[in-house]
Amino acid sequence: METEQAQRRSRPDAGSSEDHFDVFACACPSRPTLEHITGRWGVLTLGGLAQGPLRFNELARRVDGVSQKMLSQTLQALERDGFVEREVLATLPPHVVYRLTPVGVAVADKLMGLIADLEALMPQVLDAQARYDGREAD
Amino acid sequence: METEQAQRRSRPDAGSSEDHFDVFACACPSRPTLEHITGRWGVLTLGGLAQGPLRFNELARRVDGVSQKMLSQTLQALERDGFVEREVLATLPPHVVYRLTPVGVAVADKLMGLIADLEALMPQVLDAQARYDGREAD
DNA sequence: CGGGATCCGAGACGATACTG
DNA sequence: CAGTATCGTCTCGGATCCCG
Repeated sequence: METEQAQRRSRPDAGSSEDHFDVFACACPSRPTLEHITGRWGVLTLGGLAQGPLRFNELARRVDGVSQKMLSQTLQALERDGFVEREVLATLPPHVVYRLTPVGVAVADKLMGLIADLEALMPQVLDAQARYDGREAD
Repeated sequence: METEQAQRRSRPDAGSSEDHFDVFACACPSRPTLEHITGRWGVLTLGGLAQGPLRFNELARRVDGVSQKMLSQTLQALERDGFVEREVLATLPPHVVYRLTPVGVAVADKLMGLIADLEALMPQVLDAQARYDGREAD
């Protein structure tokens, strides 16, 4: 019952076909997927692979601070969603290469744009934080 | 010690000035801010405000599934980072209006682009998930 | 109406150890 | 090298109550 009120969200023409996904509806399948790519490690994992395929430990080194557990867990979710491809090379020792799929490239591209934007805005953010924290000492 | 190895990340011309923020470095101040805006409720909160200022409960209704606690917590973090502005109207009962700052608009814009992209790609994502889950039944 | 405070369970997360 | 398993911690996040 609560899904239909989420579907309408001021979209009068909707209702004929159900292929309108809406992340604002909590029952929409796009919700978990959004959380995979915007999650704590999802963003950085996709961002790390944006510049080219990497092996597991290379990726772990690039995404500073991630544990093997979280990295492998994040990669599995992203692979399941079709953003990342796993290629196992039967060498000794075995190498595993992770690369973005075309769909993953599209998403990672947007994410890198967001990251670039954020990094450029960080001075203003730090300034805002200082003002916010300082207001209590008035 | 571990910050400098994160700073270099294949950027040979960097090093003259330190105003290059890098979310891939776990000690960079941009990390927590990135998590605020890409967090579970951060994305949807910014997205909800992208179409215009909203009151607390209006926003809570739009971001389906969020609790008051998490919404207010998320809004505080976003306000501290300077993405959201709070305006208290001294009416009875009191109304509180949340609106995006110019900086917040820039970020929310990128996020909405990502969301639109994701929603458009969802059919492919669902297909990939089905393939991934079905492979175990081979 | 717009929150803050508190309690509490569930899950995220990290460190370590182990396997192929 | 590339993970998985186990464990302990700790935060997230929801429910509830309460206040202005």
